[in-house]
Amino acid sequence: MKKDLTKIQKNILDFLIDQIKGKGIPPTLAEVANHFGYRNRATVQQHLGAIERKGFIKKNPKLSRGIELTLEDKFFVPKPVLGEVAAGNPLTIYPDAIDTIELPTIARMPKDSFLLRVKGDSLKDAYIFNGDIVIVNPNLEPKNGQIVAAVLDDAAVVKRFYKKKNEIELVSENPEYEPIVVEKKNTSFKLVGIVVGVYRSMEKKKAV
Amino acid sequence: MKKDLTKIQKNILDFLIDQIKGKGIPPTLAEVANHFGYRNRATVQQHLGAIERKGFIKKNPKLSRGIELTLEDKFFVPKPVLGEVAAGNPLTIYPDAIDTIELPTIARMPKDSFLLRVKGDSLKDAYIFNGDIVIVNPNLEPKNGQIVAAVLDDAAVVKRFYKKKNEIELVSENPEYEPIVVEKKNTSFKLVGIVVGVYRSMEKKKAV
DNA sequence: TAAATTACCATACAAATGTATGGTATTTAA
DNA sequence: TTAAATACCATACATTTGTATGGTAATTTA
Repeated sequence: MKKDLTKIQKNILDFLIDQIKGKGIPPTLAEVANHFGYRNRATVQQHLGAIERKGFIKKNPKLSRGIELTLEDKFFVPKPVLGEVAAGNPLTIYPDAIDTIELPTIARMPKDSFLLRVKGDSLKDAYIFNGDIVIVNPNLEPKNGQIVAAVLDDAAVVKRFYKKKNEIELVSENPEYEPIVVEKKNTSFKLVGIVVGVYRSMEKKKAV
Repeated sequence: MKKDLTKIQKNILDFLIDQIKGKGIPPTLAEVANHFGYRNRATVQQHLGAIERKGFIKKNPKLSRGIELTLEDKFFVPKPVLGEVAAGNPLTIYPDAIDTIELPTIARMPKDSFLLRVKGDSLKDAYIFNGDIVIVNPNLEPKNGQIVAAVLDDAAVVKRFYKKKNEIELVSENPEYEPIVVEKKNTSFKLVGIVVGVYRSMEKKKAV
């Protein structure tokens, strides 16, 4: 159903997503035109028409800023995360996050938190499951026993955090997974933030 | 810093929040005026001015729909929890809000929906646990297999819903609990709504 | 090769939008 | 009691906005 977008159309859609997710409100035609250097709103108008015909957005006629994204999960930015950025602090995330969590998409949340969708079952004894969304706050100091998100050797993980003398231990709640031990000076390890909440929407079929 | 809002100002702010969080884009002055029955945008204009002066919103001058919430860098909004609901054995529902929790703004609260705190572990195979907050939407028709909140003999339960010929079956996900079977004409049974989301805060000590 | 799509441009226009200004009546605070 | 804030109204205006229409050139598809 959804035909492919041309490169330019894709760029415009990306800008729409960026504005809607980042700034909170969809842009006007003039704003889009301005951003891409078009002298003219009609050009944008026609691009949006094409993007709508291909099923990626929906326009509310006559309504200013009446652009809606028809993407499945509105909380997430459909961008492949290959070194993209999350809220505030730049955070490089990599695609092949193994057993633990996948970061197909990151939502830019207001200010100082962002979301990760959990993939895998390494936290099932902490009641966090495949498909759940964890809310991560990067501005908190982790305490022992808290669940944190971290990047280790180019893979992102969500684990329980324990600080020892010279090392940090990242423990899964699932006994099938071994604890990960990291030396404090290990530079390939970077703490991303603390998981402050878990949210799961039941509206679509549950991923198990 | 932030002075109190008047009742009307509060109503308008609530409407702004509702639109921004719910519909995704802030309303125009005309839309607000229309919603409250004002014949005139200037009235709204002045209310917004007052709300801005009191620090609850920020207006982007000259920009259509240029209303930003300043409180919602907060990312969490306080919501009342209306009662406790048993996942195992039925529990009494309380008339007034028993608590207030900080709900993340990603957790979409459809209009008229409310929160209940789950007690018991009868839904643990559905990944809902003691202490979790469920978001209940009373305006949806339940489909078989969905998780619903219901009142039965003055007690509230959260169970999986199955409609049979003459009866309704409410099933726990925990095999330790027997399914509850209700005849359709049973008047002591009342469906309250459908569970559309689950939220769990990690910030306090975890309830287990 | 012909036809469609894409990617821009320009002009035009009614409706919507934010803002400014001035007015009245009621309620609240000094 | 006087002043300020609140809560509406009305009219006016420059811009902004979405949309319509027509045109040109390049590229893609049939």
